[in-house]
Amino acid sequence: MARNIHWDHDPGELGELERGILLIIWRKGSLTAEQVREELDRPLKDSTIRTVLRRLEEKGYLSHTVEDRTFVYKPAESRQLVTGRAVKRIVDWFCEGSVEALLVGMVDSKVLGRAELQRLAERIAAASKTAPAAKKEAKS
Amino acid sequence: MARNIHWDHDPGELGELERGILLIIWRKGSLTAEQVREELDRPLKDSTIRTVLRRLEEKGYLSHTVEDRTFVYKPAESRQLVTGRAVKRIVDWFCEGSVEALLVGMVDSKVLGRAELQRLAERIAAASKTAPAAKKEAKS
DNA sequence: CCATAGTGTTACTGACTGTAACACAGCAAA
DNA sequence: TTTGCTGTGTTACAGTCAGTAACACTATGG
Repeated sequence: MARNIHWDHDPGELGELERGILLIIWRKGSLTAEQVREELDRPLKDSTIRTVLRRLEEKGYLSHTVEDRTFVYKPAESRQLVTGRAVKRIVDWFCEGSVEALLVGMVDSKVLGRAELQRLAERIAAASKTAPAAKKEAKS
Repeated sequence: MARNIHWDHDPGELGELERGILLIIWRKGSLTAEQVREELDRPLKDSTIRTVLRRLEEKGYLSHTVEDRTFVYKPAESRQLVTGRAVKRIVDWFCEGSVEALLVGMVDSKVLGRAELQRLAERIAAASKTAPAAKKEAKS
């Protein structure tokens, strides 16, 4: 039964190649399968690329438009959003919802250095006043 | 070839059940297979639990000691550490290393609420001055 | 010596990913 | 019109992993 008992949109479970291609698309904005192919270092068959692109679209990460008979893929969701959700999943999983615990973990495991925390604090502070008025969240 | 071309310790790839059991262990401190079994809501065979426990140990999340002929499992790594690494992986993957991008993402995707940001800012600030040059230790 | 509790080993299934072949369709050139 | 290139749709296969568990083996207490 693998991991997905019956989810419909579980973010964060991407394979190596899928991730790579997704990153390329995010970086370049929008590309055709061929362009992605060129962008890759590894020599992969055209159909391989297209399969992955299709799967990424199925998973909701990409969307495509037909430009002159050719599929042009572009991100369906921003990198930030996806990343955020991925982290959220982690938080839900391991911290059982506590973002604080997450931060502690990040410090413990050296993901965040002191300096970065500092800058972070500033940014966060800035963000807090830039757009006040929160509606939910408030656990501890 | 699946996702792991040839990693040896890729954190963060746990299944649903594995995660659940790991959380239980983290919560309770240390348990035997039987105790884990009781802790679970689902009716799983004893061997199932043990298999998962063994796999978790193989993956480095747990360690066990033999207490009176019975295996007693306990965390090999703190929840925080594991969480941190998991996040790091996300950061590396999607943000290509930029923690800032991560934070932006977290805000964008509402992982972090305004209020939490606020408190977070304080805590971070506190942490930064509480332990300015430490290399480890500095939680809450 | 036997039952009980716990371990070690082995296995099957389904899902997911990497990777690709092959067949089909439209458009441009010959 | 026929040919061929280019791009799409479909299908598939192998490897890995997680979920789930049966079964065989071994001490230990009685």
